Amino acid sequence: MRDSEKMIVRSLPLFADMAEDHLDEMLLGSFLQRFPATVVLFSESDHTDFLHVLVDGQVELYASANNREGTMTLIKPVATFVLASALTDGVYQMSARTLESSQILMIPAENVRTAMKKDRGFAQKSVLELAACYHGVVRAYKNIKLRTAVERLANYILVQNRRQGDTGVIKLPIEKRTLASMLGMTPENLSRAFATLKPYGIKVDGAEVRLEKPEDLETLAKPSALIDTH
Amino acid sequence: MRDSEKMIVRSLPLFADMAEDHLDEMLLGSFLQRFPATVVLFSESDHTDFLHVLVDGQVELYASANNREGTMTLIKPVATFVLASALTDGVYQMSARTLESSQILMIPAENVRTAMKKDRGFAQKSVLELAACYHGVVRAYKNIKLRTAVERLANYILVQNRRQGDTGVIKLPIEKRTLASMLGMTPENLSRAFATLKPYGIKVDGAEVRLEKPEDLETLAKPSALIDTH
DNA sequence: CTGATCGCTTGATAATTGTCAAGCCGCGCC
DNA sequence: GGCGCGGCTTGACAATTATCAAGCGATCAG
Repeated sequence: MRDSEKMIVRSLPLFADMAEDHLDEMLLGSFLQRFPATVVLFSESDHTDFLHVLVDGQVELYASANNREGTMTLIKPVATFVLASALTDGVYQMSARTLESSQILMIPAENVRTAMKKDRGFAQKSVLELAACYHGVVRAYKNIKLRTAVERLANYILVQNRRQGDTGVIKLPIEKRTLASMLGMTPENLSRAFATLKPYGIKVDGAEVRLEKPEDLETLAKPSALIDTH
Repeated sequence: MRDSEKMIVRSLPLFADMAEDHLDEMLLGSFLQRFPATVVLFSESDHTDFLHVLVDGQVELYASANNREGTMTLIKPVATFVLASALTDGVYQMSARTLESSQILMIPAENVRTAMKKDRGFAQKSVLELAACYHGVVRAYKNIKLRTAVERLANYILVQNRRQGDTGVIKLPIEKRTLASMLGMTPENLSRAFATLKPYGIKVDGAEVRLEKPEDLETLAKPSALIDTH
């Protein structure tokens, strides 16, 4: 555990208030590792051995049942993932794989639980982090339960447009098949959903999506602050 | 705030470790109220003024978007709800209504946040409670994303059968239309889903569901511990 | 350059799910 | 009892979504 790695951890709100010695103690036995793309980090039924911190790259959390598979969420640096599982000392509940070459700091879950008991500041921040994660899944759940596939795509485009500076031109940050899985549809259906949005001013060229009539798209998307805002 | 009400709160794991004076302080300004059936307690876009404790009755948490509405989860006594929202001091994110006449203890959200800062034991338990809620929504999200409507119903029946003592006869604890909404389908579709399960030994008579070939139903349902176990 | 692979798209078709309309049935009320 | 209401069911149909198959085009190794 180098000092630079400790700095990365410290920069996260979750660990910002943690006492120095508690932080040092927690990081004992932690290690930073680089994984190539498309590597499975853990399976949903595995026991949670580590809290993960994505330092660089991109990670997909997904789930499987029957013979189906679906993306639960995407992790972008710098962020922790599977905190809830690490704290409850159970299984991961979601599987994870790298989407690109990624650097991940792995902190023994037991250390995290110890730190939670010892450190008030960390416990406080954990509460806020978990509440935020909870509301994140609640939003995803609403999204899939109350919207059609085309509406989900339309809202995704609107959110991306805002995030990328309201320029009317966005670059899809992930492959289309991953996007399809995240939006709860097949890749074939995503293609058709894009085609459906053509009359609403959507033009697609590879990973570039052009938004020529944002207002029209909004009438279709009916965006909701309680689903689309973070 | 009577002593009996304090006992109810104390009996919940979430508040079990809380210091006596912190508990008393938190309960200042709390009140127990009885609501008739079908009353909206709050709307998802309302600011979170209270942490709720369902003492008696039954409450539905639901969400709306477009012109659609869907059940998020059902609360049964004795349990708290909207803890995450109370702690983050934002909006409720979900709407709530009583399904039957219900008794609810309402604790000012600000008191809860104060208690969280002051009381280590409460902070610890909050972390565990939030992690459990998080995994609950994750399971619901997997359920709807990876299963068809008929599969969701089949798994619901299997879970209820286990909960009600593996007798092969279950009594639906909620109206069918509420069940339909919880399982993410229309009432019409639920009727048809029950009909589809007939060849798998399911017989429905009002709120009573008979399960004559549990093994056959399992082959269809393909239950998963990571979705169906609590 | 050539061939192979992979992601994406498109078409045809099927399965799933929702909508609208009508009717049934149990229950409470007068 | 008779009536009306609400929840549930059923049928016919439409919309949505998935599946299977084929082909396109970019990329990359030989």
